[in-house]
Amino acid sequence: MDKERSAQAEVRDILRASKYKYTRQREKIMDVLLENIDEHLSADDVYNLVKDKAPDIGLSTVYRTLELFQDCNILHGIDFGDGCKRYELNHEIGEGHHHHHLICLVCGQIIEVKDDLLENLEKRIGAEYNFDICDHQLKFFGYCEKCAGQKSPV
Amino acid sequence: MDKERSAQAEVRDILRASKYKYTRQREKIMDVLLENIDEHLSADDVYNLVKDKAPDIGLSTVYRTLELFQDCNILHGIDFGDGCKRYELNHEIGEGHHHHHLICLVCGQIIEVKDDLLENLEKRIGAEYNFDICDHQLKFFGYCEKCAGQKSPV
DNA sequence: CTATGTGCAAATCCTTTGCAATCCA
DNA sequence: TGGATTGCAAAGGATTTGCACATAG
Repeated sequence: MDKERSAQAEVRDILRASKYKYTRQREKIMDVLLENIDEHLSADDVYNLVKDKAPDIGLSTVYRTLELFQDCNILHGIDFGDGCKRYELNHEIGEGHHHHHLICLVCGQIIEVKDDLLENLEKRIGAEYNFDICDHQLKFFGYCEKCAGQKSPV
Repeated sequence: MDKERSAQAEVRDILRASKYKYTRQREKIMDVLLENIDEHLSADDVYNLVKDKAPDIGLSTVYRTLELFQDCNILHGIDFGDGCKRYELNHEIGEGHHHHHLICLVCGQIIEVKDDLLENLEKRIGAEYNFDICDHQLKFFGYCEKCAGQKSPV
């Protein structure tokens, strides 16, 4: 895939720019992230997926790499309240798009909302609080179509 | 304090309405939450604060109570990425107000933004996705006034 | 060649759970 | 009274760390 190819090159350059090495493991982990760009993978998810490509990889390498990628602004972590951190590629990488999440309080389903109408709000608030905003995260909580009847957590 | 008094009564009624008991421990925990309404306390923070009022309380009671309060919509948990869940009273309880957070990527400082201009967006998205939205959470990431120079995490 | 990165196992941290004793309604 | 709640200690799960070895540049 061309898109993945260039995303890999981009990541390699980002890492090298910060004097980090572009290792086999980091490449494979990036592969997994790109192949599952619509998912919200946990470190363990990534570990299980990447083991097919690099059976000798260690779980701690996955943790360390995800943290490194986060520091390099390649991805960011989100908490959906299920007890582990999940990751999402930043929109500059791959075919990403800025989006938000609808989280169903009953079934836990997460629906992505393609929308980025917060730019004005972001500017206004940044100016008002003298805060240099570079990203935002918006979560909506409520009840999905299916669960709209039964309003109590499982 | 009158405000705290009535907030306590409100909580007591909410609990009783769901057939939960209004115990001494739950009352003391609520005290702590009301006295620190501007903070984002973790379970451990609450535990340490409440030990002054009820030295015999157990950490698991704190965890269980915070979870119960969350189920009852008295408070909700937020993740600021520091490895533990933090809690915030809902705006219906106490003197709360709907607000968002500015999180500094360098010093980790959290600034509250009093603002609720998302109602229209909420309505629009709810309608578009047929999702019954009852709450939202918005976080802005960036650099605070002090840290604006040094753009790299500590 | 040498600093960086890795795998493994052990350690750590936060949170949950089992159970007997206790307490509220 | 009787079911809900609690405290304690132990278990659980996610993440981090120490260290000897491997590897990218």
